[in-house]
Amino acid sequence: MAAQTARKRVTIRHLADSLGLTKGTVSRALNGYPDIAEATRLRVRRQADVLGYRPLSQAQGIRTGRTRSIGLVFRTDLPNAQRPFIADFLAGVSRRASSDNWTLTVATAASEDELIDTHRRLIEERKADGFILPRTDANDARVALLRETETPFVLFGRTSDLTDCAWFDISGEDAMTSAVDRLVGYGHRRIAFVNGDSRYNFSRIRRDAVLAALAAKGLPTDPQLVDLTAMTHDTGRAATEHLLTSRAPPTAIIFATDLAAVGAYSAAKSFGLKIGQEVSVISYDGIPEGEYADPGLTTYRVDNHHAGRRLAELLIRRVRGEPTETLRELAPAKLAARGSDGPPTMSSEQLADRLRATA
Amino acid sequence: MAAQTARKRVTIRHLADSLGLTKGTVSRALNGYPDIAEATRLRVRRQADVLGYRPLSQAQGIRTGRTRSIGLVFRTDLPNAQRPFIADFLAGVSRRASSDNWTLTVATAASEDELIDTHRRLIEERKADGFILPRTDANDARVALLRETETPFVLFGRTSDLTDCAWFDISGEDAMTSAVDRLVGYGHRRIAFVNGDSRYNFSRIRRDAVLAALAAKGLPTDPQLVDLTAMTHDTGRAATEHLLTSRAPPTAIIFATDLAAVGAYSAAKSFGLKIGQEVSVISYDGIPEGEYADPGLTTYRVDNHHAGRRLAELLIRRVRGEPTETLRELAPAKLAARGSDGPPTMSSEQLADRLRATA
DNA sequence: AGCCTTGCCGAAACCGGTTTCGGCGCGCAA
DNA sequence: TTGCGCGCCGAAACCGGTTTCGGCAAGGCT
Repeated sequence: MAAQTARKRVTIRHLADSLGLTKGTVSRALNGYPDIAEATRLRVRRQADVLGYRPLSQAQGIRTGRTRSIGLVFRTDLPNAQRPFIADFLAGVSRRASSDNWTLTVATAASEDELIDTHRRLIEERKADGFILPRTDANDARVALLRETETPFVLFGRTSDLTDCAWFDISGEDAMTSAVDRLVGYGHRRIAFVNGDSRYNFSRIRRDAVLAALAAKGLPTDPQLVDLTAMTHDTGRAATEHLLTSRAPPTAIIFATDLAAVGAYSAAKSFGLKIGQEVSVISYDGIPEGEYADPGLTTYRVDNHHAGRRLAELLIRRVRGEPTETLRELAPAKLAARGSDGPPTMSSEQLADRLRATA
Repeated sequence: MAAQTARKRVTIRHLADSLGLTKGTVSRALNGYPDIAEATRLRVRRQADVLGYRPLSQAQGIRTGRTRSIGLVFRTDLPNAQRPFIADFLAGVSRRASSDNWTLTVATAASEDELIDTHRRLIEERKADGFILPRTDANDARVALLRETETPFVLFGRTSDLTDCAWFDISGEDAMTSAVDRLVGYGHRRIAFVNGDSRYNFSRIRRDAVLAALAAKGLPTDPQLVDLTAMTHDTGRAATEHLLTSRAPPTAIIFATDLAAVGAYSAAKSFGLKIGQEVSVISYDGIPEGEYADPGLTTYRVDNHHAGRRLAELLIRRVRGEPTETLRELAPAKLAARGSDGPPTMSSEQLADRLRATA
């Protein structure tokens, strides 16, 4: 690779000397200043390649304030909803970042306060030029901080006030709409919806979509059927039990998150119900547990690797000065049709009778 | 918090001026140089607190070469064995790191070559003072690189040549020994072992432990029973099917990894066998899928959060110059006894007959 | 021919720290 | 009193880059 003559890092000084130029000239040539002759610029670039010169980002940073680094802070105290998604997501971000010689600074926080403090620390110490904000709240405290300190950021997900925000999101609304259509197409008439925590912005979006889709199909939206929330195995199980033991149980349930949906399997089993037959389940996320559940969980799968790549891309461009208006993307979730949904084998009334019988 | 008089970062210059000292003196006072009067040092420290001064690690780094940053590179191309563990692990590392104002630089690599290149890049650009190496191979290329470049590192897991290595590991040998004892205690006489990939050092360790424990109990170690490997759901399922369809099937199986063990559930179900009764399963890792499997998977759980914390601790001390001899730790895995193991309900012969009948 | 641009580069200051070097002032022994 | 050593700090160089400023030479214009 690099002609490692002196077995030491090659600095801008070496490069300049080897060209008979000064540091300043070399720096300007490499950074695209207009007062450098094109021929010189080329000569410098070539020689930089030959010597394998790579500027020390920290040295650059002390003058420029930027260090080519993406900041990413995860919450660890919330229901383990983010557990499965982290690995793929990190891989995506990292891949895009390193392709431009950027780097990734990761931290975690165990509370809302710590979350803000951590961001603040990273900003103060200039450990990150900008941040990717996963799991955006409807009203996000991080956004306020970053705006105040004029730190670039990109949302993964949308938030209530999107003015001057760059963001990337998966269209939960399209997925929910499609889920309703699919179930109605199977013949389901009584469909329940178990939403995510209302603190998250995506919950509002998905709920609105479900309600609109039900209305569009001329189905009533019984509050009893659409007001539950669950984001974990246990709460998902509880929500399912609650729904199935109601007077008029649904024949199909849409979950806003897979983690809750797998909880439904436990509930169904305890009632002696077969998922995909007596009760249909469709969900959203695409976690591995769903793939290996029995029957496989029909879900709208999120490509977290892709999301990470795009978010890194958007943030880098944002840091480089692009306006937020051009930095917004909505990607679709992809349906993974497996065995957890299908035509209803009995009506709501029959289901209620059957459940009363087993109880 | 800090008296933010000028709403700008407070630099060492501000601090020095406010004390009537020079930059150099302040720096030496803060960094424990012996040629500073103790009274002065105290005065400087106090004032630094008051002003909320925090040195810019990048600025320090350009002179010292160190930047208080831990490097961590994950492989993404291997069987998704590391997926579930990442979140907790990161949280542990990050928590310990931030408590000393260190930071965490994360990257990913999709191949062995990329893995080495990524490490090399991070070293060259001085993005990390040292590395934590997860999933150590029996003969690890990263170790060679880091030795060559004199970069500090800590292994998560052990490797074949441990001279001058700092490391932290979970005692897979104790877990495997305990698993054998437990099964033998239940009355199992024909016990199989499905190991991890032989490229990993832990596989050798766990295998040796199982064989030794079996021998200690006076049980024969049939090569047919202990030579399989699996680290994914599908391969775990295949291995289980292979074992159960052999002439003398085991009544209990020990898996080196949970991911393989949950595959056994699929296999058992297809044979109409109840796990924890006709066939017992014990495993190792503690992934969430195991907890919600039916019956719950008995496993030796690894505390990844703790591992992360300890590894960060060891690496920081290593970077600060502590010799490797004092930086070695072995922690136990904790048994999570659930429903997947118990006394055998039939002998190997009876099991073979039963399987032949259903087939 | 003289003048004013303009293109292009060198020189030097600067960023925020660390580290080396030298010297002042004091106490102590001769 | 002088001499010496030592504790303590200031001054300045340094790390590896970036950015500002100024000046030289070539070219166009009158």
